[in-house]
Amino acid sequence: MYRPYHPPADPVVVRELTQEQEAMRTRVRLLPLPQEPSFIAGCDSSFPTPDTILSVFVLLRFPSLELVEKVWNAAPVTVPYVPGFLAFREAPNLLQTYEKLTQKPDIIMVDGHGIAHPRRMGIAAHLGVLLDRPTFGVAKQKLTGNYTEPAITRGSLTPLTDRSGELLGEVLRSKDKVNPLFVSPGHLCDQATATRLTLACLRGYKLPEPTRLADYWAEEFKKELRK
DNA sequence: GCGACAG
DNA sequence: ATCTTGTCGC
Repeated sequence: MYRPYHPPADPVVVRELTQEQEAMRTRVRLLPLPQEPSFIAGCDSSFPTPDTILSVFVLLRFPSLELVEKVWNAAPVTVPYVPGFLAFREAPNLLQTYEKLTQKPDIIMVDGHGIAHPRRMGIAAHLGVLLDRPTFGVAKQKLTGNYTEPAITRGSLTPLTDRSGELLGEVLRSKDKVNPLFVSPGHLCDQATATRLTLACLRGYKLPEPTRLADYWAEEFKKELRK
């Protein structure tokens, strides 16, 4: 497994963004959803060129998971990727994309972490606060925290915790013998809800349908854009 | 000082 | 994230 090299980030900028995250952090609320969702959304971003970001939102009926709407938006990239600050790079375009949905979801599944973040402000929490809507994160890789590998069978779970033992999220084996996913609440959502909905969105693939379809359409729209 | 590091 | 062929294993 190769480790990515992260170019040194401007310390002044990092300090400013950190303060902004700390301020947003006070607005995060972890609560169970008031009622079962009728619609759930998935979102994802890709980069057709190094300086162009293309985001996608898909809307699915719940619990049937039937795709009812898909929208996209492309914009210039203005911020580099810095671990821990992903939201500042992708959230602006995700917001513009979200506004194109003619029908809004009851909750949004985001590709990335929720509170499983050094300052509890992963992109799912960040987006939730900006939209003031329920969100949770499903990530393919760990950003922070400790965990033990969940059993190899589908549905197995282990806790993701920080040094003090605080629960940051859950590590979920979404399919037999594949690397587990990292599920954590974002905003107006709690761990139980995030995990329950992720499980309810599995259809035989590693990725739950909202993010899997968002991934798929991001790829399709990208091909369309390159023409 | 040495690792770790979402997408 | 992105570039990129074949190949190992269920």
